[in-house]
Amino acid sequence: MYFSNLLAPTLREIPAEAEVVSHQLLLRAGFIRKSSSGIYTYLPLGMRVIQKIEAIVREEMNKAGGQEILMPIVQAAELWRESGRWDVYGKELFRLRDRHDREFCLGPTHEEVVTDIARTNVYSYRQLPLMLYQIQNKYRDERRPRFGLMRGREFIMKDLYSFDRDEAGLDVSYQKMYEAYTTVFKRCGLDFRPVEADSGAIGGNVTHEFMVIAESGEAEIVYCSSCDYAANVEIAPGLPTENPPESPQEMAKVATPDQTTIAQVTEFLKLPPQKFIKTLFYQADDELIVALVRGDRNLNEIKLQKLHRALNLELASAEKVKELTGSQPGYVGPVGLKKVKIYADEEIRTMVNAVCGANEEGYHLINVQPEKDFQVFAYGDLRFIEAGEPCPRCRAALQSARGIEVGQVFKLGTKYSQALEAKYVDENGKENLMVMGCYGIGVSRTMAAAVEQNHDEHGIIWPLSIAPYHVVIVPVAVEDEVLWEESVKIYQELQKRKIEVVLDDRDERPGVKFKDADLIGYPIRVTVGKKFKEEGKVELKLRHEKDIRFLDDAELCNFVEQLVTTRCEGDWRHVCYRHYSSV
RNA sequence: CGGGAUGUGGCUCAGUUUGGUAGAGCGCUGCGUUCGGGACGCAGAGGCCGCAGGUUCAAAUCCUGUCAUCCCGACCA
Repeated sequence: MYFSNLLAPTLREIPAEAEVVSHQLLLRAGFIRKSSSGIYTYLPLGMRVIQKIEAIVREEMNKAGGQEILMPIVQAAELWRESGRWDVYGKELFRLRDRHDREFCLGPTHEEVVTDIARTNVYSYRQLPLMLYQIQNKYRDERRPRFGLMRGREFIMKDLYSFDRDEAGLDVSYQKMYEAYTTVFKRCGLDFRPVEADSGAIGGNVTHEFMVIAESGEAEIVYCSSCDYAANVEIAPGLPTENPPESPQEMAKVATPDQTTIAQVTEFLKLPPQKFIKTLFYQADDELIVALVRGDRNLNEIKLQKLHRALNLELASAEKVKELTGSQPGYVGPVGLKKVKIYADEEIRTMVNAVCGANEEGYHLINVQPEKDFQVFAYGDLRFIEAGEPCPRCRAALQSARGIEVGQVFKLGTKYSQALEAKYVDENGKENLMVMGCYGIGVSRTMAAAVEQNHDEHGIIWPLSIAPYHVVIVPVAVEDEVLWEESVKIYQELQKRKIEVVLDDRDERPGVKFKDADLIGYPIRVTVGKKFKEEGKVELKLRHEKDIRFLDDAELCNFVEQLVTTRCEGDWRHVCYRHYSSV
């Protein structure tokens, strides 16, 4: 490809709308353009990266036994009503009506459609196990799209669904997918980690998320420094720490005027935050509930939701709190509360002489004893775990990091096969429900994650395996016939060897072309300049390295071919620059 | 959905307080000089100032409404 024919509109300045690096660079380097909020066009360079990622995904899915299909984006409401999700999915679901006023939605995921395919076309155990997948646009009307491709309303996703005859079969399929995902992300050159995670609204119990480690990630994960435990903080279990024993004192009310936060009261009463009971009120479906965690901890709503078995959970309004306690947030506590279920974190159980709000504005209670001064409905693990805490598996200290979720594997079980009656007949002639799993990879998000992880102040640094082109050739002066002819010669030779190459044929000053090359992030740059005239050598520079090397054209082509083949097809473990910085 | 902010040429922004016939830099077109890290000169093209009402002799500027975009929060496979 000659650069002059390529639609790659690079920008010198950072578009005002872009916040995170991947969004800024993908816009500046001419890979994407916004169409409307959270919805993007992939320009030629962006499209090529998408295709590279898709190709890797396809290969690994096929290798694992997946069969590719293509399901509709527009899906009938009827099918969604059958699974029960039409009413529970909420506003995230893009809904529309056709001219006959029939209801449809744009698929945010395809469990319904694929289960419908399975139930109408699979009848016998002889047809199982079955793995079907597609790479398709998905639609979610996010309340707040942001970070460019990382959280869009329209995005590209690979979703695979497995159908097995029983749980044991599902375990096998799940394991295959887990391994395939590991390979996919390794091949994409990403530094990632599979973590144990929450299964959320999609259902099921066992699930892992594949997290690309990046500061800008929306998720927080903890991982063990000595064993291979890693989990999303949403579900990482907190081991209760023992509160130091002391002799219980008599409960008393103290005045704490204008002290409404734990930090303020801590300072005011000269007591550490571990002595406090943090009291939170939640609207759980139709019920108001109370949750208690120690003053130095943060409540994990997902854990509370599970403990109470709530479908919906949100912080109660100040009015509701006042109605129940007669006071307002800042001065509330569990003592004297009637007719509400009080849930408490395990750490509350052993607290002695605790401090909490008095349910009276301007006052707190000290020397409060759980179980004596108030009754807890149920104890459980309700807090967020923090870095430095013991690993739930081996007790070594946990570390924390931020991650971008690029993939997730679920064991669904029979949730959808039951709702939609997807059954098969076994060898005894008996009907059974198919046992399902679902497995997603955010293809467009993976592209953004790769940029988040591989860039510098000049631009993107694509891993070879997913780069839009492998090589850019920069003739220092295109009107210099000697340099031009040499450039074309290398261009043709590389193409002959199946190397994807751009020839920057623009009549621009070299600086402009170097800047664009760095911004776009071609892994390999070949410069044809004065050294060729003097010594017959051309210059090779790898985007992720500082130094340059001079080679004659034959050596250069061999070198490039070698590099591209080994990194894209062979030992792709070395595509991750973070771990393997030298050639 | 709450809070905040912003909409002016392709991009980044000034002009709005104090109403008076629309600006800069970059990019784009042509010519010339340059040519190893975003050159320079000259000459050009390109904008009903988000949209709709209103006030006024006069509105990018003031008022009302509306739409869009971004940020924070809540929410989220």
